[in-house]
Amino acid sequence: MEKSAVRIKDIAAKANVSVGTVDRVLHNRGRVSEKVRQKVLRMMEELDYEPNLIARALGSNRTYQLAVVQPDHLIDPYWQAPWDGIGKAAKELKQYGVTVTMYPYELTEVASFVAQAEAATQSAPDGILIAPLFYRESLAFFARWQAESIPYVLFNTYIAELPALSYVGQDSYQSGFLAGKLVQFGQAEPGTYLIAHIAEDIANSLHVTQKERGFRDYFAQLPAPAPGAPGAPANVVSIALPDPTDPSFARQLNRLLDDETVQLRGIFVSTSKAYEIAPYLQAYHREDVRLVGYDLLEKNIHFLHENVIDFLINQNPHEQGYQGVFALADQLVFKKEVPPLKYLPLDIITKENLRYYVGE
Amino acid sequence: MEKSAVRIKDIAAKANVSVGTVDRVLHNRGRVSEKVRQKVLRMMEELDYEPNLIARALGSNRTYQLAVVQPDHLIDPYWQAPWDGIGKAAKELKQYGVTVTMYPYELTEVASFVAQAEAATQSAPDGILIAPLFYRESLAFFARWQAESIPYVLFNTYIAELPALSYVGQDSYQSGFLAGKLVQFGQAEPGTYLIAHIAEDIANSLHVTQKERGFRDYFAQLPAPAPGAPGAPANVVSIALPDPTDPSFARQLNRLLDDETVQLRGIFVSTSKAYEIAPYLQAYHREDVRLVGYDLLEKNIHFLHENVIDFLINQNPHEQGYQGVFALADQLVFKKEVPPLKYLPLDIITKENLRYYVGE
DNA sequence: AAAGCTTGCGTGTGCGCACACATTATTTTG
DNA sequence: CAAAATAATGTGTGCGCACACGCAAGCTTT
Repeated sequence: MEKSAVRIKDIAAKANVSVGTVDRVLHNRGRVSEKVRQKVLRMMEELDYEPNLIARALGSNRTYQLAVVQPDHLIDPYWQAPWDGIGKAAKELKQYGVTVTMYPYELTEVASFVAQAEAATQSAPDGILIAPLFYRESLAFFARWQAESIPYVLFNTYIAELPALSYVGQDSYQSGFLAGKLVQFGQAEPGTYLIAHIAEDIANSLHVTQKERGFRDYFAQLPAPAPGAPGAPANVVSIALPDPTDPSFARQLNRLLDDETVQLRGIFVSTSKAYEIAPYLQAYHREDVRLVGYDLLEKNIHFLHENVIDFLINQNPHEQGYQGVFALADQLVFKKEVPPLKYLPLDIITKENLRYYVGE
Repeated sequence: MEKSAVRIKDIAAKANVSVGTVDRVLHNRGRVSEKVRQKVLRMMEELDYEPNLIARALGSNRTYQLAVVQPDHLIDPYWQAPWDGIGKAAKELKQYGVTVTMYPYELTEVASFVAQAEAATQSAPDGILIAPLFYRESLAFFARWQAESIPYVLFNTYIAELPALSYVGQDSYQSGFLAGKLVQFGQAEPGTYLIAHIAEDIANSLHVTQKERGFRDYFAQLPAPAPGAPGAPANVVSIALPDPTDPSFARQLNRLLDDETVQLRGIFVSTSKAYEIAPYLQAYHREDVRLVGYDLLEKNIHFLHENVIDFLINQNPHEQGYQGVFALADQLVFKKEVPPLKYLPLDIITKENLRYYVGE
């Protein structure tokens, strides 16, 4: 393949300067005459120099503090997976002098979010990874970090207003689109398809509305039924349900399932809480209603095995955490280019392929 | 989190010996009295020493030669992806002194396989990654490598006879099982489901028969139709087709599609060549026949977009190559434990989530 | 014009480890 | 019992790089 890698020393020799000078142009530390600078750069080109990252990490005692702001994994089980992914990345990057500090906030408390984001900012980290569940409150922090030129990476929720270093997560729109396919595929008869939002502040949560748009667009683009064939086009309705402990949650669901005028074909739950809907379908013996949701939570998996949930879309939370941290490390430690958008795959999970996705 | 990492030097100090002695017990180079040895080991325990791999890679000039034996990527497009994955791994590991040499063989030529495996062996590598498509011929090589204690990793095709360091790839049985689900899901009416093997030497290719077993078992475990409900249980038939250039390929397919006594519901192609079947379905306008196959080849993707192929199962060839190389590196370079079985997920691909899987 | 700056370079040390080599203790041998 | 052999341990160098420092020459100051 290649000859033994070229070193700073080789460039120095070729350019008739010392290694110190090469180092200076390499890191733009100034104190080099333009003439020499150009010469060194030319030599680096010619020899196709690539710094030895191993040696670099060893030689520099530079350390990087990363702050992670995400919901507490002890409160909501979904957040265990990104937490683990972040931990894994932290372990691998420890040798490169990277330290990761967590700032967990309470999923539903704006104040907690603000407090932890503030704490993270105060710690003056070299980079920030954040799951910005609260749209409005996030923007102010983005602005501050931008002003202080602290690179920050978004995950789980995409906010495009201020340009972050990178976003790691799913394409919410396409994710809803896919959900449409999964809920409708193979069902020839016309009928109603439901998209259910559970305990979501829709107005302050962009990606949920994107999922709904995708879902609706899937049905909109379906070919019209053949002329003469039975059936009107599919009917899509959306419903915003409260927290499942709220009595109106059960009331609304029961009313829906009791209503014999709607031909319910499928339900798409826009969050990881499909397991809250599943018991109702089971109670009503509605095996004919397709149920699609998100994420491989234990309770979801249970209903997947019971054939109540038909498909789960895996949001790859583990990867989101892992790659989120690595995006920062790539930027800071390895000086690599970081793509501004890293869409994780929309894994389709059924009972049959589940086992290869859990516990990665 | 943790204090600054402990170094050899720290252990040496704590045990009242020199770093050289610690180094000797660390690498089992002998020349250390048992008493001191135990003491040093105890100190390492106490301080929870973990070697700094960065420094290790730098300090030792040790290099590792890896040999990869896989089908030529220029002949069959499927093999491009593992090739790329291997290349990516090679690039990342280069700094750790790992060099990867490819020994491509001709997919269908046993002699070529043997010749390249022989060449790889002759090069006396430190580790071998191999896609052992030819069952019988592989065994002899495994035995030799075992005798010479060269660690070898299998990918793509699992052979359990001799214990390799690791296998990276899919669970073929479950993969067939999943294919059954995909081909049947949502189809209430009874009928015939076909599993098609294209140009495969089934007798000498274990994983194809495993796929078929899984496929058949899926239908066997389906709940029997409700009493009084219409329909006999699904009928599964298998067919071994020759190379598509062979005139009998077209003849057999045409006969099958012309036969009006079979209610064909779906076809599962056990290899990546679903695109060879798709044109026939298209010509016969059999949109009702579900088609499921493997891998994101350009031609398959084409028919996925045309709605002729309904699902593709992604074998993750890129990951197979990447992780295969890393399994060897983990063993040799990083002295990590390597799991003997690394099942890659069975990704379900549709038109809607395709884009996030191509070009990873 | 002497004392400061600034610029443009070279030198030296250390990061944690591997490994060759030097040195000192302990046996073995003639 | 001294000499030789061997076992046990210590020392030193280099891997490629970052970074602090040193040093000379030209340039301002007052």
